[in-house]
Amino acid sequence: MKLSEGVEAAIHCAALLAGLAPGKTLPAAALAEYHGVSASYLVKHLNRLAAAGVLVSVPGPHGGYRLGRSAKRISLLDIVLAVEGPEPAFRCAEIRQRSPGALEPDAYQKPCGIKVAMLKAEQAWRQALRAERLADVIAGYEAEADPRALAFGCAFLQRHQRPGDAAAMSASPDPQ
Amino acid sequence: MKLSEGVEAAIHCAALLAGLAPGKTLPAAALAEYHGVSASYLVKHLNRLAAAGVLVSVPGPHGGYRLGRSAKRISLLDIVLAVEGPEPAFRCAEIRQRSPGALEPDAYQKPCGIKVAMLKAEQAWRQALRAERLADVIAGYEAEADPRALAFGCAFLQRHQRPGDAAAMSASPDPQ
DNA sequence: TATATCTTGGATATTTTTTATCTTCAATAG
DNA sequence: CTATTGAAGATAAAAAATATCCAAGATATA
Repeated sequence: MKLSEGVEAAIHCAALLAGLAPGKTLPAAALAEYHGVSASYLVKHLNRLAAAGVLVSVPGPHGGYRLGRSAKRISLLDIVLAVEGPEPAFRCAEIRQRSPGALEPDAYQKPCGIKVAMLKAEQAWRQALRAERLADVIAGYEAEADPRALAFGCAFLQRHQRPGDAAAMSASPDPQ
Repeated sequence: MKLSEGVEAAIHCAALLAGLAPGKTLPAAALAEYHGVSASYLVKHLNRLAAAGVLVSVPGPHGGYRLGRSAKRISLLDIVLAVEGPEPAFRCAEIRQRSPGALEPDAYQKPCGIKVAMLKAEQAWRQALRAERLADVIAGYEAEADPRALAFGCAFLQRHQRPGDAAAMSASPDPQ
């Protein structure tokens, strides 16, 4: 029962990227530096997030990463699933069929009750993650964090942000 | 986001042990054979369950494992926590303090909002697991499973059960 | 004392996670 | 229009965690 460390970094990255001006991007190296994590590892998570549509990656000297849609429409579940993969945490290996008294496979049409119960509980977890939107997390952060930390974040963004792709601005006309 | 493989075996073991007559025990070797898993590895999970009080281990030639309390009072959460440990799946490494612009530690008294949101979702998962009682899972199993599989399970228990410890019978006067 | 069981610790193998290195791509300068 | 540069993307290697197995010790029964 362990979430990979990358999930924490991924969420923090998304939260930071939400502060970018529309269309601008931030390179992976800057994200890694800001969070004090290995850049080569972070890139893997960023790519998965991009593949899932949570982020958009822009190649080239002006490139980097930015959010794929508004922070209001990104849930923590989107991020967790992108990084960890869609498979449920509980994987039923059908050990009920490995018994010495196992029947023919047809006798196990109905799903294993243990699997059903475990997956049902997991749905509750996913539902709760789905309800947590990135925008809300950021709002809470801005309300509670030390003003100096906030200011540093803004300055950092100003310093490292890249123009991104000009065409992208018109394609993502939903700020915040 | 992955539950260790032992969780599935642990739940199946607990479900099988619930079918024992009060006071009787089943050796680890029988549990491993019934589920087609490695005995030496299963023992580690059984011992964790015993340490948590979910199971009781009885040494000696008449020994083996049995439930530590009635199946009604054992939740899937009890089993999952016993096997996986009590730590939450999301472990906040406080990477917000690893930023190049980090402040003194005192500035981070308030908990990280991301951590709070993730732990809140995890509480929903645990709550759902807590609501799933072993007795309910077994009832569902008995209602849906193939009668032949049920019969084999009973016969297997009859064949392999051990007398257990005589003193234990009076100590656990809550059947089912 | 002999046996059947749990208990404990370590050795080994497999998988997953993390880090490092190299290749490809697109924008700009000359 | 080619070369350079700063970035993403892909591949390979190192480290860590997990799963499995094996063997010697402890405990209780007969």
